Amino acid sequence: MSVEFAPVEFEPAYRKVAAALLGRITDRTLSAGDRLPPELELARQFGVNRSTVREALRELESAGMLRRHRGSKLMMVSRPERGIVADGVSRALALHDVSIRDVWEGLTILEPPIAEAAARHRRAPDLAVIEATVARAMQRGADAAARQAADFFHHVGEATHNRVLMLAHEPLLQLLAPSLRTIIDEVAPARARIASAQRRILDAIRDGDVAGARSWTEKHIRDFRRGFDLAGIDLGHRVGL
Amino acid sequence: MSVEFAPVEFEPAYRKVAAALLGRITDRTLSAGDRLPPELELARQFGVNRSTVREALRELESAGMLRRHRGSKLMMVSRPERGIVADGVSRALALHDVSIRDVWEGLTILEPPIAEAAARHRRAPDLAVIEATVARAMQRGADAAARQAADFFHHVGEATHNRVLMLAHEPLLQLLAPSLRTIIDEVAPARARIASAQRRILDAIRDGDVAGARSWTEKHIRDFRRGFDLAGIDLGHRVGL
DNA sequence: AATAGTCCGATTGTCCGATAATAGCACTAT
DNA sequence: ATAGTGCTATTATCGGACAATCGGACTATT
Repeated sequence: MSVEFAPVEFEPAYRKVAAALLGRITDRTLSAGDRLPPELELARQFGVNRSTVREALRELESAGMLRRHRGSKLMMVSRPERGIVADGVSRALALHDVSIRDVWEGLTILEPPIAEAAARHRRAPDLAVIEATVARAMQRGADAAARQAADFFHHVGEATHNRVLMLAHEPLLQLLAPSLRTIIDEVAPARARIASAQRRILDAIRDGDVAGARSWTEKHIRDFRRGFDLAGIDLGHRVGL
Repeated sequence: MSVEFAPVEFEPAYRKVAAALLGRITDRTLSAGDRLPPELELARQFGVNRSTVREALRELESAGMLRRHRGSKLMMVSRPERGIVADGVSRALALHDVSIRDVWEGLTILEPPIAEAAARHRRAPDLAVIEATVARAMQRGADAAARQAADFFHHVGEATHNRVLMLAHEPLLQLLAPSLRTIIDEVAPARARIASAQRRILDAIRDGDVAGARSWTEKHIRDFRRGFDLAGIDLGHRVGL
């Protein structure tokens, strides 16, 4: 007697339009660089109002799948930039009250193998970029120094030529930055230790010293842990943005 | 003589509104569960038209920061669900033509330490869930079996109680699933090998055997590599959704 | 010939007003 | 108490409007 009905699912038109557009992008009917038709034309094709189309466009735009050139009118299909995606992930993690320990643990896991992969796959231009970054170590402002430390990992990631790895550690770097800033501010020898660690890691990557890149990076990250303690940072505290 | 001017930056109102709302969410003035005022009220407060507010809302909604529960009218502030964030990351990676090798390399790096962390931090309920998943191994359909294999890693991730790790490997599991399906379809012994690997990893996690969890997982992932070869999957091929 | 000025159509950003559907709630009748 | 009823607030969607401006075409100036 008790028949069970599934709740009738209703999707607003703006979501359906967004899904349709997204489908065309993922199946490559629309590919990065293609220009989208004007809103009125889309409205005509989908048989909805222009406002509805616009709501759908905002959805895709905020996901980084659509963008417009600086001061251009028509929208272009685009692959989501790594930065945008990473921002979203960082925000999500921050809102979920991820702790500094969690982030640090993530880096402990990710960075050594990333450095190892970098030592294996780096090419000349990668080394130049990392080199330039390392040269910027010991910068004056604590802010700039923290950014530099994150940039170093960022560029080591690039040297792996593996987008999965690049994207995976990006949010962690963003979330670590504030604590890193505190460490650099509070712990006097931090700057020098970071600089010399970067130097060693860079050397290992340049020499294709896979094991060295890994183990120096391990030490480098472990050193952050000491930094947290010395700077009086509670590992259980949640990260911020 | 050649003065350089920065391009004058103009932000449309819908983006400013979205940014304002996002700011209130990230600074916790608005926190998850709070109900947003009605659109007209927001329009009044921001001094813009309701249509403009709606465009801003779509932006936040698609990022998972706003949602409405099933059949409710007012929007609720929400923390972005892991699934939504992971979907976005997967899409981005797929659109960037990430290769199967890249994803596999990511799993090689992530999963063993995750299993190790799980062995260290798992609690009773985690074990029960993994247990139930392992019991579902050797399922009939190749689709179901591939899903099960991904679920296993998913639940091992949960057992780490580290949201960073959980979120980090989720997109990789999503992207691996299709190839996994092919392997299970094409390689006869794959099912049994997966099942026994899961069994061993589960045992190690239950026993708190940190090293064992790690090394069995290493073997498990390495086995996938063999599976790709046997199934004739080109590692250089890009992953799909 | 190259550059600057002018004009025009297409397109977006934003607004206004309107309508149908419905979720939430108070109210009523049993 | 429970079921039915009706009202109000709110959303989804629409149609139309207007100013700003981008991309070109076309013209005038140097």
